[in-house]
Amino acid sequence: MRFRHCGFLETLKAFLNTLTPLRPETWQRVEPLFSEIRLPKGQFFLEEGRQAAQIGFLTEGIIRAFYRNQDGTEYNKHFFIPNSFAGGYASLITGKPNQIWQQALTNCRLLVADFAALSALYDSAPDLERAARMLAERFFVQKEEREIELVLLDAQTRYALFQQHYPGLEQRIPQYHIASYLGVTPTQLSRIRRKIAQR
Amino acid sequence: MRFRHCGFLETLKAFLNTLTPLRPETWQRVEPLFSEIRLPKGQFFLEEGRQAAQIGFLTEGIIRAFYRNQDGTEYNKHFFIPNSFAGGYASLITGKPNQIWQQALTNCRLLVADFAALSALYDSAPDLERAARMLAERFFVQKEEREIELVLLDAQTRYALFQQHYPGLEQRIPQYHIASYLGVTPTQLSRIRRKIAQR
DNA sequence: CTGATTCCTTTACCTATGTCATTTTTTTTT
DNA sequence: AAAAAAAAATGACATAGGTAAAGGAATCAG
Repeated sequence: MRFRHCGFLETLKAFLNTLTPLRPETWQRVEPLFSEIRLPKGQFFLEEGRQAAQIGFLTEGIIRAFYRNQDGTEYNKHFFIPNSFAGGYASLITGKPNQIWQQALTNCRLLVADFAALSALYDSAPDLERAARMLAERFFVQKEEREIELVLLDAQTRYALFQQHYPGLEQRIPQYHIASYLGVTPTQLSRIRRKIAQR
Repeated sequence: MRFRHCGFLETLKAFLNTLTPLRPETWQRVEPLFSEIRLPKGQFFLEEGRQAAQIGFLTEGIIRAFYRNQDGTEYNKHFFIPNSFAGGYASLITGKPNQIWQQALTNCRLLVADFAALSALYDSAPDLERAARMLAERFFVQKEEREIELVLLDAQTRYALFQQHYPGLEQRIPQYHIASYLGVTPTQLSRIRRKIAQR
C-alpha cells in the first residue's frame, strides 16, 4: 500500500512517454518496480566486475561513468545528469560482468528497479518492449555521436562541445574529471584553457 | 511470384533467429522485403548527407564504414564482414541526414530492404520488434567495446585486437585502411609493425 | 578562524605520433 | 616481361600531449 505520491515517478513516466506512449495498464505494472534511493557524494552506484542488476533513473545530482585500466588510470566516459538512465546497460543486456564504474559526484537521488523484473514484462507489454527498443536505439545514436567527437575533433573543440552539452556542469565538478572526459590530462586541459583565455 | 530459392535468405533468417526466434508467419512477411544486390569494389553503399533508407545484410565481401571531416581526412570506424547488417543505422533510426560513408572494399553481395517497410511491421509482429530491440542492444554493446578499446588501449594493442577480431582481413585490404581504423597514420602503423617484427 | 586537504596551474623534460619527402616493394596493366 | 601505378617503408623534423614535481588557490573540517 502506497500512501504518498512520489513526484519523481511522474518525471520517469514523462521520460518514458518521450520514447513511446505507454498504456496506463503497463505503467501500473512498471511503477511499483521502482523505488527511490539516495546516493551520497562519492558513493558508487556501480562497481566493475560484478554483474549489474539494477537500472537507475537519475532524478537529482551528477554521476560519472568511467573505465579504469590495470594501472589504475581512469577515463570518464559519460556524465549522467538528471532525467536520464544510469546503470551498467551493457552488462544488464548481456549478463556479462560489468566493465564500468559509476560514482556520484554530488549527492544524488535515483529511482531504481530490478532490470530482470522490468524486462520480464516485455512479453505481455509490447509497448514497454518498444520503449526498450527506442531506448537502446537512442543509446546507440548517442554513442555514435560521441565516437565521432572523439575521433574527428581535437581536444580543444571537444572541450567547447562539452561546455555546450553540459551547460553549468563545469562549475560543479573538478576540472580533472572534465579533462578525463576529454581524453587528456589535467595538465593539457589547463594549457588549452590558458590558450583560450589569452585571446 | 518467386521461382528460385535464394540461399542467402536462409543466412539472413538464421542470423535473425540468433537474436530471437521469429514466427514463420513473421518471416513470411519479412522475406519478400529483401532483394539481392551486387556492389562492385569501390562503389558506395551509403554516402554522407543523404538520409539513409535501406538496411543491407552483407552476404559476401567487405565494406568499410568511415567518417570524413571538412579537410577530407577519413577515419574508418568499422569493417562490415559477411553475416552482418550494414547501412546507416543511426540515420535510419533518427531520420536525420546520414553522417557516415560506406564503401565496398571488395566485390560484395547484399540483401537490402527498405527500413521503413520493415519497421512498419513492428506493430503487428512483436517478435520482429523484439529482434530489432536485441539488434539495437547488440550494436550498443559493440560500440561500447570499441569505445573502451579506443580510449584505454594504445595503438599497438589495438592492432593486435584488430587482428583477432577480423582474422584474415589484414591480407585482403590495404594497410592504410587498417591504420585509419586504428586511429593512426600509415607511417605510424608501419613503425608499429617494424617494432613487432624485430623481436 | 585556521590548519589541512583538495584542486588547479605551471614548468621542464620526454615520448609518441604527425607531416612531408624519398625510396623501396608490391601489385596491376599492357 | 616491362612499364606504370599503388602501397609500404623509411628518415628528418615538428608538435601535441604525457609525466613528474612544485607552488598557489580554493575549499573543508574541527
